[in-house]
Amino acid sequence: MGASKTHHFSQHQNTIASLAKALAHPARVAIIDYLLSVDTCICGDIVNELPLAQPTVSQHLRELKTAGIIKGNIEGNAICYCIDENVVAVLQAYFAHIAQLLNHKKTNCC
Amino acid sequence: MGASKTHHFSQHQNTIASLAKALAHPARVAIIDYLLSVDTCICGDIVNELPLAQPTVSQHLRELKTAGIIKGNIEGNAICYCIDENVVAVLQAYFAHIAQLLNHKKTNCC
DNA sequence: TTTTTATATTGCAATATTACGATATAGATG
DNA sequence: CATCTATATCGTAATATTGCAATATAAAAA
Repeated sequence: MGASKTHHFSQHQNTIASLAKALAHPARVAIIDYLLSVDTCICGDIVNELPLAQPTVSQHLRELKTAGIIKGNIEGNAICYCIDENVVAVLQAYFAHIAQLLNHKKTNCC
Repeated sequence: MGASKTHHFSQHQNTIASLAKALAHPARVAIIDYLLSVDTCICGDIVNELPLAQPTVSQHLRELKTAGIIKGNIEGNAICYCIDENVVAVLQAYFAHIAQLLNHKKTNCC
């Protein structure tokens, strides 16, 4: 086979996995970095900031948008993409939760 | 083509992408969940906790270990895997940093 | 030592991802 | 309207991931 058995896992597990998957490529992390660095949503020149062809960047943007990490609209012949703060909050809470549990852990054999 | 152009991106971007990739499958998120729930490193029965065959679970464990998210040793015919707290700290810091930048953002068009 | 038990590795089929050339789309500009 | 500019989509090749049966490995138990 080869298809992911996503339906065997909880909704939260699938949510985290889906968000992680969206960030599982350095180009998409670079897109997030760039969106943060310009401190604005209007980012019509993302293509020039990345070492990838325009269709590839467009594809990565779509994956980020499908995962819900960025939200955006088309404005004329430019785009307007921004990071969705709520999704960042979900991920931040997830890792904070893990860190907290690990802090309170008793056993530690490794 | 199809090969990832990882060398075109920064080390930090590749690190984040690599860690995200390790969590980009619900089975691996479920493994993390389980490791946290048992509050111990000794987890010889992970296979029974997942709806996947033993070789598949072993493969997911190896991917988590290769990415550095879990560390572990073999102890007899059992295994001893634990979450690496340092890696969790890296991810927690990353998303906290993003959240902070978004909080201080001036423009907000989306 | 043989068997049992538990995990790792190999090999392979099915599917998904990555990248980009070619082309389509759509608003802005002349 | 024709052209320019910027992004999206299509089609396709190369590569990576996913899952498991079969098999290997290795310590514990009989």
